[in-house]
Amino acid sequence: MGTTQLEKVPEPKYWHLKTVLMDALDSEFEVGEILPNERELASRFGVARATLRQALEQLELEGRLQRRRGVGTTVAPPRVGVFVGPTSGSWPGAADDAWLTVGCVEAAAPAAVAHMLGTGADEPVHTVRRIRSMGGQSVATELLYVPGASVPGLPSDLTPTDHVPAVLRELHTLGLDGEDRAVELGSARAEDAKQLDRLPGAPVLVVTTRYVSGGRVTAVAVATYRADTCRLTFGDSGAMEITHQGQERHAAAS
Amino acid sequence: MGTTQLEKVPEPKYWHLKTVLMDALDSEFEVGEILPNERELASRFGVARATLRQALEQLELEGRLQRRRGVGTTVAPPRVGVFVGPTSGSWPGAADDAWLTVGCVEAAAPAAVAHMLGTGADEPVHTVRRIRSMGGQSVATELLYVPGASVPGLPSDLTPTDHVPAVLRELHTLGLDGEDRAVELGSARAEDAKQLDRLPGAPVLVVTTRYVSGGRVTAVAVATYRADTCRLTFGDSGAMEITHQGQERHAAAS
DNA sequence: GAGTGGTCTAGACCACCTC
DNA sequence: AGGTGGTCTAGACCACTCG
Repeated sequence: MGTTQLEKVPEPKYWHLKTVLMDALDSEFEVGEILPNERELASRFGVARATLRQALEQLELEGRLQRRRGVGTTVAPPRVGVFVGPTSGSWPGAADDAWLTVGCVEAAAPAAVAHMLGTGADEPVHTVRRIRSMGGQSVATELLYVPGASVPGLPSDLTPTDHVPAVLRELHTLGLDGEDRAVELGSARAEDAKQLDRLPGAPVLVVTTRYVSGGRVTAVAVATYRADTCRLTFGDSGAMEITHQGQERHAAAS
Repeated sequence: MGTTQLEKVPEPKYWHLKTVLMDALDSEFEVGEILPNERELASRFGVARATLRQALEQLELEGRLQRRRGVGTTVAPPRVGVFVGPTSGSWPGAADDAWLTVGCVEAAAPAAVAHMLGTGADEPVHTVRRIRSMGGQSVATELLYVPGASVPGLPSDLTPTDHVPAVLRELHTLGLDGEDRAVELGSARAEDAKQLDRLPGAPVLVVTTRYVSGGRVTAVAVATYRADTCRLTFGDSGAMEITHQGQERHAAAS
């Protein structure tokens, strides 16, 4: 008797809290507006701050909120669509490239990358760090790995300034047979996090691109996109004429 | 004097804990092995259980651990690569399709989907739920939305058993101009979570596919992949001959 | 029933930003 | 200096799985 509902599974507080906040965001808040602080919200909903934070964390994960230490929690704009590929037959560093080179070192690649390139685990490769921005803020960082064997024509005496353009120029002299990509979830390493203006451990979408030339993988790019603000788009023949803009809210995030 | 390190930024405990655990996973544990329980681990490392859990959460997000209530925490196998596209010129439900239909309803699509389809917000559309499995476990669920206007030849009197095949058969009679996709991070809704054997709110990769035919978007699929166990792969011309297997550990996930 | 991970609490202190 | 979110603690109870 008396049981008003026959819910087999009692909904966790933070889950219910999340839906309540989502509705409030849709109806009562504008993009960019700042929310009351966490202590205030927690007491207003009658829960502990940790519980409230669990709800906020999920909303941030879904791109609905943006939280910044020392500042506050604001309503996030819709995720921006960033075009990832395929860009048939164009090497990184082409004229229409969306990336900006910010540095370059010659170092051993991570084991997984070395394996894809077929190089030795400790063999130094050209490593170019690049950044991709949209609308004034950085959305991704990338490490592009090019083994020396892929650019045999490269002069040996290069100033750091000349280094990157030279490597890319050598790449462009090669035919590009194709590229393939993999997308997975990761958490931002300290260095990436700093360049993306996020805390270490923030959720990111990791895009690994293999560039194939002459039947071999000649370069590998590992790009790290902010998962909270980005929606990765993959275009295809025929479909591109229809723009993908104006999509205000996505179906399956929550 | 006594400061052994000159770290400007004191590393959070859970962050350090995570790296320690990662090293331990690499060197001292086998895939599938179960770890000591959380209370045990917390006291062993001299931290509160909540702090330990913060580290475990990140490792699970990165696909290194698998936690199951009532069972324990186990070392996860490497993520499986699931091919997503492009599958040029093939509608969902083709013979080589990786999906299994599990249900079908006729209901109003979410606002974002209705917008992409160009249908009214409350207009019912055919909604097919499908599941994708790999290696015996479900890795994704999908909702395929097909507005009635896209399949005008569909008979009106259909038993539920005949419904799905009929809808897909009608689709296949149309030419497919192309498809494009978007990938973003989301959290599993209750229904999806259940079919993926995860808890609600688990991180998922949401793949939205638009099928274009005759200059119009004739169908939209929203697929929800387990982010912890999946790596989405996008193939391309020329590159496919090189297999992408045997990649034991990925570079940028932490 | 025993043991596991999941949720929740009520505090405390810290790092960061802005005024 | 004061306010924000980020980290951390030491508990408690619940939901689930399994023998």
